[in-house]
Amino acid sequence: MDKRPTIIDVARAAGVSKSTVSLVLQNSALVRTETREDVRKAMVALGYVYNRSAANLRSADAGLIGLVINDLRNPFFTEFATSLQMELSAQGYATVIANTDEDSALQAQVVGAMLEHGVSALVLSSAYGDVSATFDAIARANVPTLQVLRRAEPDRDRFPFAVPDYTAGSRMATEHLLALKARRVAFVGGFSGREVTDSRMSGYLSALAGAGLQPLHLPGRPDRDFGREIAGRLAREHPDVDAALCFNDLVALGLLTGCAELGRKVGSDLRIVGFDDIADCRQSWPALSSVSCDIATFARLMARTVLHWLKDGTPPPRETVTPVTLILRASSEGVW
Amino acid sequence: MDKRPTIIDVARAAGVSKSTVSLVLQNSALVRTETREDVRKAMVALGYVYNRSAANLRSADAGLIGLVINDLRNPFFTEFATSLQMELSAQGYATVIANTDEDSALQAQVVGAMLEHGVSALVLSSAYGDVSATFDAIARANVPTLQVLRRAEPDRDRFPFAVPDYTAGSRMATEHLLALKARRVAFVGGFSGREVTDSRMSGYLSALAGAGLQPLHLPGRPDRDFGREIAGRLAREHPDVDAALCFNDLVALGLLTGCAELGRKVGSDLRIVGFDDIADCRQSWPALSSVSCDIATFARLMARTVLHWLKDGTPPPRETVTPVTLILRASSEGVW
DNA sequence: CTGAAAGCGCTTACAG
DNA sequence: CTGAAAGCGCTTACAG
Repeated sequence: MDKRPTIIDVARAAGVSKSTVSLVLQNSALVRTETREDVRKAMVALGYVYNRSAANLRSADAGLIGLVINDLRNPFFTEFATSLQMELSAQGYATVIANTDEDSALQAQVVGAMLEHGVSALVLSSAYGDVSATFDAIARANVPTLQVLRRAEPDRDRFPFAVPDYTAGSRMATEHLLALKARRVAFVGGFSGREVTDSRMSGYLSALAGAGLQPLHLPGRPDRDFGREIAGRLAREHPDVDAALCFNDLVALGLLTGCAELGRKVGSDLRIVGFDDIADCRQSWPALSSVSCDIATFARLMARTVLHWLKDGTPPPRETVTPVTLILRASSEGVW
Repeated sequence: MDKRPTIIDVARAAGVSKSTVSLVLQNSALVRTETREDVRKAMVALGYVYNRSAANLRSADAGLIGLVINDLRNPFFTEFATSLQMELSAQGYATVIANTDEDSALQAQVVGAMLEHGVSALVLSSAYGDVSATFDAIARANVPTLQVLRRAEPDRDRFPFAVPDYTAGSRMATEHLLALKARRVAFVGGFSGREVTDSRMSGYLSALAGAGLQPLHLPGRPDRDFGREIAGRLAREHPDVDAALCFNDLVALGLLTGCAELGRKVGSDLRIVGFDDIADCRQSWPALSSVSCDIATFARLMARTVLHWLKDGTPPPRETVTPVTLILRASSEGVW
């Protein structure tokens, strides 16, 4: 295990000064083509590997972006994280990632670690709970931080926020169900009081109010298990419910499984719409209607937004809301 | 945006030298408790953030591990990556992650970027194809690298490899199907010639050979779409097939959907076993039998293995094979 | 226990 | 176009 060669070794091998090597590294136009070639050859010959940490010590941008996600195992967030990372990579930035499993204390810890590693910026989909430690640390380090998908810290002048238009999505979905003559539409999953649940419910509530109908919220964890459980309760306790808008696709897919188990016909007996349009929606049986947030595009936009902030110095708008679309499939339309 | 304070600022505020501050940072026993307290207070007062890059320049271990994954959107790899990252984080290491989308050229690029960032070690689930650029760069940089799940570079003395016991898993699954009187067992998905497909098929082949039966491989992409497509072909072209071992759970779940679509009864007409035991298996209808690699445990083991290598200096065994278990559910047993 | 000095691998003005 | 020198924020012997 010999030590890695440095620019000094390269300079010696190429017969130039280390300043010249540094200029070659930065593709400076100051260096003569011939000299540049010599230096390049020496690098290859020695197996030189650029040391960004050292470079970073003098200049600014480390080329590292921190990505902190509350639930990376959820396919919606997986798609977000993956698309964001790949866009950053295409722009020459590496991504340090951490899953917090909805634990705000763990979140404070991983954010602290990222700051020590000198991330140039952070993209944060926060855990719920007391996040003051997280945001205090970020504020101290003065690192540009974009809140996405969940607004945990209300100071959006300092921590701009971006989110798909959940309200419009749930309104469209509800109106779609009402147009199909649904007379009792339930909202399944999520917990009121939580930001995301509230905004996903608000369009539902306003659409029902517009039609003069009463809402029904069946709160619960945003996962398949809950969706499956609720199928029975829905059949037993709320036989009048003929349509369900779910908090997310996982709940909806679980509900689909639960209905299959009970022999309940989805799309006619019960119309179901999910939220997020994860890849699995196309492959369920029946296929699941869903509100698409086009999360891959959203992720790429976030990557470009944070890099622009970094380079330009001016923060993005305090709040960005991106459009959503309703994707209709058999689970709500009944056409298998 | 004022500059971040450094140990010099802290030293001045605490009335000590910067060496002392450095010792406090390292929890050295040399510093008097009282002095330590003074320094700590000064750090908090100034909002000091430790700069690891600078520290790394002098000492060795940067506390950064690179994780490169061929398909991060696949839940099997998502679970692996997330569990690995969380274990590394618990041990004080940050994770730089990159998805390569099965693109060996992109893989070489992201690995190069990670080496520039000074990762102390790499964990790599490689893309297929020409990976020489990837491994040449790693060899030049002399960074400990653990190959996982897929052996792309044959030199395992230099690049140790770890994988669950796919062969045993497919043998157990096949024997299970044969014990239930299946007479024609197909292997669905994957491509022969690929390492993972070959090892997942080998146990299947040997179990069939042991029973004096002929194998049938229906090759294809390892995703839900393919599984769904194949359901029709299976019914039309291979009506004698009464059991299917799938390359992975995604194929099996797609096949389940396809059978539902065709009205084919899974568990009796056709017994199905998947591979990987991703979380969705419990929630499908019928629930999917699968070979569990206990990937979360595997991931944590890999985290500890690579850190041990880093600290100890001695590489792990050239090949590690971890046990798998067969999880029986309704899709193969027919008990709904 | 604490301080002064050198050095990690780069970049950045500044000369020439 | 190229080189000599200082400095980025730390750690590490070495004195005291």
